[in-house]
Amino acid sequence: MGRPPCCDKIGVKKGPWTPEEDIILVSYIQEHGPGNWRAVPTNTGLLRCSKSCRLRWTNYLRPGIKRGNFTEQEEKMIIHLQALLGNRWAAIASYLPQRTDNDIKNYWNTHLKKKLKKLQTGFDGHTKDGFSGSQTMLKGQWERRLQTDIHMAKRALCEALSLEKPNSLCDLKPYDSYFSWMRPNQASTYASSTENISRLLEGWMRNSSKSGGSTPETTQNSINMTVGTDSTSSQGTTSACAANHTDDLSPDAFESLLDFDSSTPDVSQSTSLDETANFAQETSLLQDESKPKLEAQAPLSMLEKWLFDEGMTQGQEDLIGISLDETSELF
DNA sequence: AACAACCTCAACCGCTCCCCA
DNA sequence: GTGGGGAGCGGTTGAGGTTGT
Repeated sequence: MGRPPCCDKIGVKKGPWTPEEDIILVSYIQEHGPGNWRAVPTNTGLLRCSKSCRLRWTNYLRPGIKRGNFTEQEEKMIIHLQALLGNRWAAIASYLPQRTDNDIKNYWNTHLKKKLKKLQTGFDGHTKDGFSGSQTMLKGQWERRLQTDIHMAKRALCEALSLEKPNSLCDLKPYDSYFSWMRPNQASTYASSTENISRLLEGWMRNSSKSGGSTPETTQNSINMTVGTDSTSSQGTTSACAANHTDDLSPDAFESLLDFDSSTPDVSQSTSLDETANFAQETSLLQDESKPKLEAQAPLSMLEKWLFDEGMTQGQEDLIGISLDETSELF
């Protein structure tokens, strides 16, 4: 068909986004909401193609994004979902609301793939009866693990879908929070966005002080939030990056990690964060955008239906104990 | 200290999907 | 029913950072 590119190559800027561009984009989306990306470069004057604007927003500026190290639980979750869904990063990302598909994809490619490969080499030399290729685990073990994986996913889904029946057959504790985003009464991810924006602000402040006020050309984590807001200097009192707080989470703490109600411990800690919170809350975009796909996903997909049906028919089985232990072995 | 090798991740590219006229 | 255009997705790239020699 020979479809023309979404933007002509001439005059379109590429490469890292500058803080100034971020500000322009955020301000625009704050005002108009996400969507209609085609119009964004035209209306903002940004020399970026619409795609680039969308990506910058969804992968970096969008509210509710958690950055920094993945927790062990998140790793496990990704591994399970990857086993079930394949490289459908967007689908996987929908189960980890605070992570972007790009982030998950990168993490898979750079960390988890290696980790699993290393793990698998431990089983080398035992492949038999056609159980071949890169899957060098003992067949029985592999099958058992796969079964466990599927079962865990079923259970998690089952739990998520039977929220109105708290004492129903699905009461697998560690996964209570995994699907908490599906709950109709979940809090908005609004607050998480505050972290995100404040983090940008913090980066901006740090770089400003470091460089004596000169604007770094391509500081990814920097943004001057004075645009479009009643600006108040933060006096550099921002606490440590919110994302970093997740690094030392205990497994128990993870339960609250995905619980949006409690995911913003830092928000009230400083003036600047309050400011950014206000900045965020003054807009409606976050409610609109925070997780539109999640809303759309509420109806069961084929896979989820299948998992749900299976889970229901099987009821509580004996794999529960094994499941967690087995997955723990991976690490 | 200098250089090379390796790693990470933001951003780009190209394709498919989906909606609408 | 069909084609065009926008949005979304997954794979890939490359600049910048880190680690090893």
